[in-house]
Amino acid sequence: MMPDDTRSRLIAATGELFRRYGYNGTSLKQVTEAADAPTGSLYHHFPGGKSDLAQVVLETTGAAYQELFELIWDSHPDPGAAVEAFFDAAAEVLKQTDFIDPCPIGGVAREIANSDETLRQTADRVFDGWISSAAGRLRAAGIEPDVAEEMAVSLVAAIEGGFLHARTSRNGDRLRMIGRQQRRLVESALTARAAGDGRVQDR
Amino acid sequence: MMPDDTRSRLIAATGELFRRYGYNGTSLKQVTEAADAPTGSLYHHFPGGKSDLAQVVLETTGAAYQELFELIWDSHPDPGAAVEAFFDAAAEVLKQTDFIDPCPIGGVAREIANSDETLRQTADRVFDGWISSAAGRLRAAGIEPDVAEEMAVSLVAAIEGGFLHARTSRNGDRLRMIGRQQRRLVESALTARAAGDGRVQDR
DNA sequence: AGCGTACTAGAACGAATGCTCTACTATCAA
DNA sequence: TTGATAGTAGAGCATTCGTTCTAGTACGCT
Repeated sequence: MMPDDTRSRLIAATGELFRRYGYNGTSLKQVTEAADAPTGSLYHHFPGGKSDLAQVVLETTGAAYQELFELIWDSHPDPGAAVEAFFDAAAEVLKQTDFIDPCPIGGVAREIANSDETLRQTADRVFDGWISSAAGRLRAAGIEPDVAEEMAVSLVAAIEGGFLHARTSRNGDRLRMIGRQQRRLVESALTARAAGDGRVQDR
Repeated sequence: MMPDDTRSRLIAATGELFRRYGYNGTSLKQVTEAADAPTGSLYHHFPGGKSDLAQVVLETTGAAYQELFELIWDSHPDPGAAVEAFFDAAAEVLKQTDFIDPCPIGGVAREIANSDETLRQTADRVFDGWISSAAGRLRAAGIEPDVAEEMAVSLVAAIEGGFLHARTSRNGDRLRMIGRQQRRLVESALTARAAGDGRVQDR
């Protein structure tokens, strides 16, 4: 868990608020109140103000999610099952948290992509890390590098798209559906490889 | 094209600003300036203020996209090709517009899902329409209803997720990758049907 | 002890926010 | 002409925004 000093409380509170209201929808007053910290402390720990704080939030939660991905991959020998498990777990979390966004990064990234270049780059780096991680796992499962990369991109996009849909429909079912489709995608690549040693030659 | 009266200019300007800066990132002053309309006119046409205006924007662009979907389906006899074509077209548009969000709905929906219930429901309805439309096309191509529904959800989520990634990375390639994967998904369902059970012969 | 750094504390600032309000103009009907 | 309605016009409202500023406290160093 995260330490309980002021700085960490600010990061945690900001992350949670971003997930509910986004970047522009979250005021620093809300942040300082939720973290029970004065404005002075905020600007001491994050001299760059709001966007500085947001940057750290994105990096922190980005790393946390990466760790979660790895954990789920590790606990499922079958990659298709791992993929579906992740979506199912997310759907469950959504339901239990009254459909608060599970991930501040996607929402914030889409909001600020045209107004805060440094923040945009940070979000980009985080997504890149996720994609590399997923691509590595898919390659390890025996999928060809090019296909694995493409599939990893598809996977991360499906996750973010799924969060959006679960949130707007206030229903986890769509997230589960998307998970099943992504699983199909992974498994069809795996059987293609098993049948033709890398290249698809018959069907 | 849209008529040039004040009300339409307000809708168009708001849509464009939402695509760049999102809901909370767009001020009504920006809107009235971009539309060259006074505040009084805004509140005359949209008595509910900002969220009222946003609602109309979501509905309008939602309908426009639905029409675009249908158009692309119509001009491609092969459903897999239609899917990929849509993603490729989106990637091209993104590039040409300096990676402004092609769709205000996804971004706005994610922003306000926890703060504006009516707006959330509007976005939900729009997505529902898209999904129904896509599911209908997939069923018409011969995919079983349950699978078609699930695939349609996956498709719309992939589109929104793809927009996010293209925007964040300032690169259309990922959107194209996602499109290829979605095409694979559609085609694997079609070949499964052709190879498999009962009603095989209609083509 | 005294000094310096790290951090807390919150009042205050100018700029901006969404929105209300009154005044004015254009158009059509009676 | 008169009156009603639709729409334009923008000054002004209270509130909130992100940020700055000064003052004070806690704590390790020499």
